[in-house]
Amino acid sequence: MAPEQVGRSYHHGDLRSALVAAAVARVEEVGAEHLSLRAVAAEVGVSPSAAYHHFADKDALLGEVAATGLHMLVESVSTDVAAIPGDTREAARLRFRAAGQAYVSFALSHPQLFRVAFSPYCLDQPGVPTTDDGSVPVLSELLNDLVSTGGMNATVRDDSEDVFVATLHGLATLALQGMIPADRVPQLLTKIEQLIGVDNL
Amino acid sequence: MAPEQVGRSYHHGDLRSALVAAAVARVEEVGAEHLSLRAVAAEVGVSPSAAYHHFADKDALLGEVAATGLHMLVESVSTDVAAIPGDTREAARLRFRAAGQAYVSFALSHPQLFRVAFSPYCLDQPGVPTTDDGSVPVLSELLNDLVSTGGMNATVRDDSEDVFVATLHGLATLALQGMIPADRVPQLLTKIEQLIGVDNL
DNA sequence: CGTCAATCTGAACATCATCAAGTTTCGTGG
DNA sequence: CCACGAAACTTGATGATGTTCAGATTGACG
Repeated sequence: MAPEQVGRSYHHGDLRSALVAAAVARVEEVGAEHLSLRAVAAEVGVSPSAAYHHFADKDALLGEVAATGLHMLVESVSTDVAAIPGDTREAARLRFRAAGQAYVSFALSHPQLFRVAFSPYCLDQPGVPTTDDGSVPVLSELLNDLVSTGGMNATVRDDSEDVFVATLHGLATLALQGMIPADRVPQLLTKIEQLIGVDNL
Repeated sequence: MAPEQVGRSYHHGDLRSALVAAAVARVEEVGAEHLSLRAVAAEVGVSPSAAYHHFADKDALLGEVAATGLHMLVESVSTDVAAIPGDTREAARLRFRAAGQAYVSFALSHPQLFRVAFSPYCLDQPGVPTTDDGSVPVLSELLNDLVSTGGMNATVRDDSEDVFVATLHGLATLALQGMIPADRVPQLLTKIEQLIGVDNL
């Protein structure tokens, strides 16, 4: 028998992770606002009170879900960017574009997870990037990438980083909200690249 | 007739609006995720079930709160922009800047309301701008303004509109999330203006 | 092998959203 | 002016939810 199908006698081995995983799945289905602590516990096959040995309350569990969502977003962008090798300016430009597409794609394909990742639940969450260590680290490296290959002037990098992230994030959010047509997103991504200064600064 | 000073006997003049108003106030205090339908009803001085004669369920009430929040945002931006008269290019540039500041200011001073305005509660809500009639109407007029005064090239207006809105919205959201320092916002707003092309296109 | 702390259960409690049935009020037509 | 029907609101109840806590179960470690 596989080790995952243990006798589930009394102790669950790693209940905390199991609860988070189940909660993530549940949030993707019904949204954070309709998550039931009891339903999550039932899905894992455990009593509702068991969760309180690993999380202070339901909000703490949702905080963990939020942090997980953020990490999945970063991972997703990171993977797509890393799939484009090369240190030429053209490669850097392609990475730039891939990052934008990956960011928006993740938002549109995991709407509920994306939302909770930027909800109050993610505030005061340990391990979540805040002001200090710079919003989304992957994008920061991306711009360094562009600078080193000559695709961007280093002096404008500092401001451009935040502006780029903000634009991407706003684009994703508004598309999710139906306030920007999803089919215009690629066109707008191109526009952003031009404005930020890829290839012409 | 003064409908506000009613005897409050049995019928409550305009319960629907009163419930929305109380819900808005409550949401600003505790956030949408911790809103209690019963607490709202109690604040208005009415039984919990009374709400169900005006809203299908709690989510419908929150939808109304979300729509109200959006309208307050638009109103706030609109007011600040209208406070700057004149049809010179400089006036248009100042309006542009005022709009950006008002947008971010509203988000930071009414965080919970701003959040719920861009939450799933606002989807399928009658009277809220979607893809068809263009996200936030005020900003659309702003760009027309810039074009007519020569502050922006008309040919780039269409794309720039969505990009500008997206950047503003992303900036506000990330600042709210603590992922962009609030004190860098003015600097970034200036940067956005430069990128979008005010004064140099 | 026995003890202990960590883990999980079971049964409770308060609160919540929601609804069916009854009560009060308002407007309207006779 | 009044009865009557519809709309607005209340009462009381139901089931689900978050949360707590005393106790049962377990694995680890001396």
